[in-house]
Amino acid sequence: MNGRTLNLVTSVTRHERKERTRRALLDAALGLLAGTGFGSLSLREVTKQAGIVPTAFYRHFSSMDELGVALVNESMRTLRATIREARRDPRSSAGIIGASVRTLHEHVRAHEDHFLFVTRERHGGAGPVRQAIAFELKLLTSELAVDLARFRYLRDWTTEDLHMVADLIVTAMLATVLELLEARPRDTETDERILRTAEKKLRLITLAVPSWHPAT
Amino acid sequence: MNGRTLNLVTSVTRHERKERTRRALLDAALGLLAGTGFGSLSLREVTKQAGIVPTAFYRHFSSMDELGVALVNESMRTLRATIREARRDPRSSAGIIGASVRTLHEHVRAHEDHFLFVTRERHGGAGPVRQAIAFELKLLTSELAVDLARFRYLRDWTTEDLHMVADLIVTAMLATVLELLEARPRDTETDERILRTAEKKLRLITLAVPSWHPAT
DNA sequence: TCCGTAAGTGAACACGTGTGCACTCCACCA
DNA sequence: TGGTGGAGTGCACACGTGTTCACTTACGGA
Repeated sequence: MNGRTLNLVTSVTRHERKERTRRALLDAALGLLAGTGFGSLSLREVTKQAGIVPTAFYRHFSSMDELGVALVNESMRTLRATIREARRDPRSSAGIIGASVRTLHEHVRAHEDHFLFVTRERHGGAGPVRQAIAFELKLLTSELAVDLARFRYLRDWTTEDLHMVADLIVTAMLATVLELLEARPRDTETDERILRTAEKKLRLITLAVPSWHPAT
Repeated sequence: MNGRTLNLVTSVTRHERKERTRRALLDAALGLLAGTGFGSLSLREVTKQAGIVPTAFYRHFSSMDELGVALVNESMRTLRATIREARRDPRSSAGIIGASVRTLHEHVRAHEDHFLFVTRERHGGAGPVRQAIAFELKLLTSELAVDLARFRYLRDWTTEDLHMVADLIVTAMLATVLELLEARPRDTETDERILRTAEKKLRLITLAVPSWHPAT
């Protein structure tokens, strides 16, 4: 091979190696987080789980909080992907609820650790992690509000009211996610029951929309 | 004084002393909990704050978890008191929402630490504390469902649907509590805005009730 | 008055923690 | 081919942790 290709390949390799142990750290933290809150999670534990020595941690993050924020970003990416897929569904507003809930369910089961992390730490600790989550979630609620404005009955609602209902929906759905993650026993039937309830909640909210009077 | 009275008084006093440092421990924990999650809260910190030596802790609780559960019970007592007062309000269903929200607001501001503890630890740690909260909250939701059944339109709903709407309400109100506790800046105007949104959420839910079709 | 009982003390322990420092090693570029 | 920078190591330190044990002290019942 010529120098160019060699450079490229090797450059990728060294970067790749760093990226690999970075991933190992993130995965280790994510794994350990099933057992405790992020606040009581030690740097040494994480590095041990990742297979490196404690001091090597600082080659990737300057503190555990930074690791936490990285985890937030990562988790939010999968949360956004979930919403994007749910929104892309071309069905009528009649079937959109069922489809959305089912999409949510799939994504939750496919990325349990991410969802568990976000929902746990949303109100858990006090550090930068919670702030980051709060910020992202507020952003996400706003996006949902914009989305909602496209529906017929909601077109002439005030933005404040749109935010209100978006917030109600996000809160209800996050509660559903937690129910799914904490469900014991974890069988199909239990999941179905939770999803049915989630659907009902959404249907109840949509039922109210046509009767809503913007005044007051 | 005769022996009887002496016995009683002194007995009370010694009990009282023990109860006093028990309170000091609970208050110390409650105070420190503003800064971190219950999981990362050390026995030594709590005892130092309470003004006793670490080992004396065990005269009152056998572990931090036991202290945590005691805190849950205490907090739940104030939560129940809040609901009891809101329910006792004799107004029509038209004004009941505003009155309930205002009662909630008062109690939240009067017992910030209790509400902060419950809402934070609800999904925070993994220990017996979260389980205790989950249990109490489920109980509370059931009670609300029973209460709801007294309303005209809700009389012939299935219990499952009643639970669903009760759950929706509890979740929305706990979210409101957290908004109040995390509000920056903390002025009357901000509080009013949050309360107005909370009222709207409840009104939206009640609006849906008459159109609800129990089938499916 | 006297004594048991129990709240609170203080020293000690074995361990886990975050971080500093000098180091090896090797992929990479000139 | 030789040299550099950076990922990962190993040792060390100072400190915080939960829990043990023998102890002081004083309240309360006899």
